[in-house]
Amino acid sequence: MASKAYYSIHPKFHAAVDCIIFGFEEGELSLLLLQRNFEPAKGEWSLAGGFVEDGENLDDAARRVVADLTGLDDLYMRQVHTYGDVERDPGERVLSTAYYALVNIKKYDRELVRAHNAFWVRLPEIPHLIFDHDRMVDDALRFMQYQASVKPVGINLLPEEFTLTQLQTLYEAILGERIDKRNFRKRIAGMDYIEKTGGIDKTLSRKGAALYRFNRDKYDGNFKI
Amino acid sequence: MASKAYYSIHPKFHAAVDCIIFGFEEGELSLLLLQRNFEPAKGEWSLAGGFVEDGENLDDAARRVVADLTGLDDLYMRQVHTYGDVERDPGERVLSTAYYALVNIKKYDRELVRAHNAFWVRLPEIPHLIFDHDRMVDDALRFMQYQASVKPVGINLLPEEFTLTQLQTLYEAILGERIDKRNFRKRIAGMDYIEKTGGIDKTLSRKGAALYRFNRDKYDGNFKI
DNA sequence: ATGAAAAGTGTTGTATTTACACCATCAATT
DNA sequence: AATTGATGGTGTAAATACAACACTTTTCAT
Repeated sequence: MASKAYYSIHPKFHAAVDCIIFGFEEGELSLLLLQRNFEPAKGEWSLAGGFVEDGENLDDAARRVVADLTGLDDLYMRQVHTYGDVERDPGERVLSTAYYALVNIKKYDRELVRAHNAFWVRLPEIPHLIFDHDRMVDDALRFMQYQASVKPVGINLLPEEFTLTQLQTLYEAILGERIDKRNFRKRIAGMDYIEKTGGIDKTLSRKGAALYRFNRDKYDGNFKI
Repeated sequence: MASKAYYSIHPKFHAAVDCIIFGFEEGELSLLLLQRNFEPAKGEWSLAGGFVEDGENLDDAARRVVADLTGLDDLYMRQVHTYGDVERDPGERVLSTAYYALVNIKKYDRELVRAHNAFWVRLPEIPHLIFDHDRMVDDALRFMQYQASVKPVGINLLPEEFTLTQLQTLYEAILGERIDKRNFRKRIAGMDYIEKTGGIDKTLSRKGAALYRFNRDKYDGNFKI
């Protein structure tokens, strides 16, 4: 059988990536959503998505979509699932791979976001989204929560140096539940890759809070899952 | 912007599914591999794969690939990851979604398997596979092991009624490690959805071993992750 | 009767996880 | 100078989960 024929008898499809972009602010997670100003589904809310282009692999496509929208490229990004229902996009058949990203909401480019008709929406206030994007968000959130329980997902949402209270607030936002302060700090103390910098943050308390940083070199040793 | 144009300026790609089909026999897991008798990579070993067709969603495509090869359609199957590197298939660009499946090796159709030039290979003896299939197997195995630690993956590899020794042997094969018999049975005893049938199996021991079955109704209540 | 082969059964120690409440610090205010 | 308020920081005890470990029971075949 000739090589060309082997491929050509099969159909081709558009390939998309849809990105569940989480940001963190004031103790709450937000999701970056776009109000579409183009068809199909003009006027409705959707995730940040885009088509995979020639010469670009899936992960790169996802990074490009997030970078185009936020100006950020130093982010934690992970593939969640690929959605392939025949009717999922009513326009044409599109297979879409979902990625979730965690971005530092302090660093993103507000102008870029505005120019794309995009908005940060707090998790509890997320509207209905087009196509199967609601399900994508559900899946991504569950996946991220699982990952956060097993590795230090989300530290890039914090400033370079952060207090333990900030870290705890972040984890409470990600996991969607309160955590006991003493137990949390005990657990962190056992992670040698989260280390005291010696600095003190006085912006939030009179007493001042010790600053910590994430040490990637120490972490990469302890690889888990 | 016209709807047609919105899609048509973007490229299309072949979409494939590759299936990591695990079978279980004599206390060991095997993987169903094909020796390709067609180009590209004729003569080399590969996973069972196929192209997604029009009108067929991803999960269905994976089920079809496994059914075509084994004759089995009652199986546990789960999407693992989508591989999208530009050069992953040297022939043309193909995005491939990996699924893993667990099949009852007692039930599969040997003729179908033989007709496809396919072979069961024990896990430790897996040869080098084409493209990125080695990585797919690694990922699928890790994923399956994680899942097996948290839900009753693989019970469909056993007969309808099974002994606890059979179940333990299965889990040892999946997890790749020995399990203490007493601890294992304690854990199973805590799962109300694995219930004694009252039957006794005498084929393997003089004393006879109690038979159990998986109760799906009871399980679907205890949904976890 | 006895030997072989698999089934079945409890306890103890260790590690992990959870629950829980008070004192320390320091700037701003009085 | 004393008080207040807001946040940072700390330890212990109970409960639970997990890991290690060895012997007895049954019954068929000899």
